[in-house]
Amino acid sequence: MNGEKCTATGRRESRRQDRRETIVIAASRHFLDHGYSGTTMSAIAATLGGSKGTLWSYFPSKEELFTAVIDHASTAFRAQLSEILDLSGDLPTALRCFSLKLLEKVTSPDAIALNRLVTAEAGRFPEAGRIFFDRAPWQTVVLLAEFLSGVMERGQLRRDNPVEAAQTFMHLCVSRLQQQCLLGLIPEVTAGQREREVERAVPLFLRAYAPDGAGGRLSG
Amino acid sequence: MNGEKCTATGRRESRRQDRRETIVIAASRHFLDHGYSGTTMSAIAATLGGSKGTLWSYFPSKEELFTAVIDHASTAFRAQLSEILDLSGDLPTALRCFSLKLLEKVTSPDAIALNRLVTAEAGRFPEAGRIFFDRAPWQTVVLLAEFLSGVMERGQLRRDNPVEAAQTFMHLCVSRLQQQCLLGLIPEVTAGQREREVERAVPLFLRAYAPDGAGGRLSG
DNA sequence: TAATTACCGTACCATAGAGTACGATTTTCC
DNA sequence: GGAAAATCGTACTCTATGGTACGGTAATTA
Repeated sequence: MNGEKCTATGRRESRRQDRRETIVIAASRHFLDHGYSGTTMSAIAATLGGSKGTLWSYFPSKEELFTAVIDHASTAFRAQLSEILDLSGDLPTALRCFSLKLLEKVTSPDAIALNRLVTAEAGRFPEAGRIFFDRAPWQTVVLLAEFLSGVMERGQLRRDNPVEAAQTFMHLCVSRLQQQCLLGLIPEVTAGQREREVERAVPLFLRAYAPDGAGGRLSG
Repeated sequence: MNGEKCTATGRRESRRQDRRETIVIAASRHFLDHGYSGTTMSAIAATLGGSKGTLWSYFPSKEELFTAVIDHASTAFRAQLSEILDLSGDLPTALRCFSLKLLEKVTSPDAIALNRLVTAEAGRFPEAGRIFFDRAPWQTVVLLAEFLSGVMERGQLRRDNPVEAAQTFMHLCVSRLQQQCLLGLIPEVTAGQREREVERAVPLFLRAYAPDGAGGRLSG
């Protein structure tokens, strides 16, 4: 059919895919835990149990393995975010629910480590930043923007660019705690901190985007 | 007087201070440009022109030099921010002026590089994150919070925790473009982008913190 | 079953870079 | 002017690590 021999090349090809993913996952752990230069190919090979030759037969260089890891981790991160937006209930409840889940994901140790990793290497690996952004934050923005667009349509929020509104809301929720985590000022975020942050951000957002002429009246 | 021989130890001590600063500045360039592990002590020594022994006589290890660099760069960064808050004019103007200058600083290549550096190494150098935060962002928050506190006092803004309000305002202004820069999605920020961002953030902030019962009436 | 392909183990290479040693030279202090 | 401290230049050690080579072995395919 294609240039390949056949689509069902059998066990060989399938095993190769599995093995590749195993390698990427093991490598992810190392890169997330120790950063780019703190990760050694030898250590990854040791974790895998196999030999170094095998590792190099899958990824001919550390760079390629790294971008594969970013790709994989970003995709995995996005997958977790799919079921985040629950449209039932009223607007403040939906926003609170959404932002709480978002905060959980974003401040998790792995997410922080991924963010650090991508940010740190964005200079050397420009495509890593792009891959991460497209897969993780941007997907979430799009999701939320669609929701907000409908809400604006129904007059529950002032009409405005829904994508910008979505970004604003996300940064309003996330930036403060995320900064603290990224700088290592707090080792781990508690549920209480997250809730407090949500209770600060959601009302602010609702005020800022209240329909014109709504005055101080805000539901929730 | 103290444990030292004298306060005016003369040229020797003064030269030593100068030399130390020269080293830190040269090292800053390297660390900001190439990250922690991408920077080599030998390269710094080469830049300085002197010998490696001299470099080690000032900083006994790469780690110590690194924290000195973070300290110095953060302090320099904060110094630039001192004259940022111009209280003349009405509230929206003051906020616009402030946020525009803040954005300029924060999205400058050096600031982005510093942020990347600190974030990346915050795991290995916990104190680096702390030093940076205390010197740079926090100082700005405190400055702005004092200003906002007065504004709230005069009833121009709704009464609320001024520190949280300051942080909210700063993240509202900065987070979007800063994220783009940190991820390497845009090489350099234009004046137009900054202005657009300010025109988005300031009205949002004013709505969110409008005095109770002020309805849709906002000055500016 | 025979050929191919993947994998293992291990030893190895080349380079880089942090940190040291040391004698010669300059600068500062008294 | 002479002692003391700082600096210089250079050569060196030691370790880490990305990447290679290669012969033997297990799995897959035809």
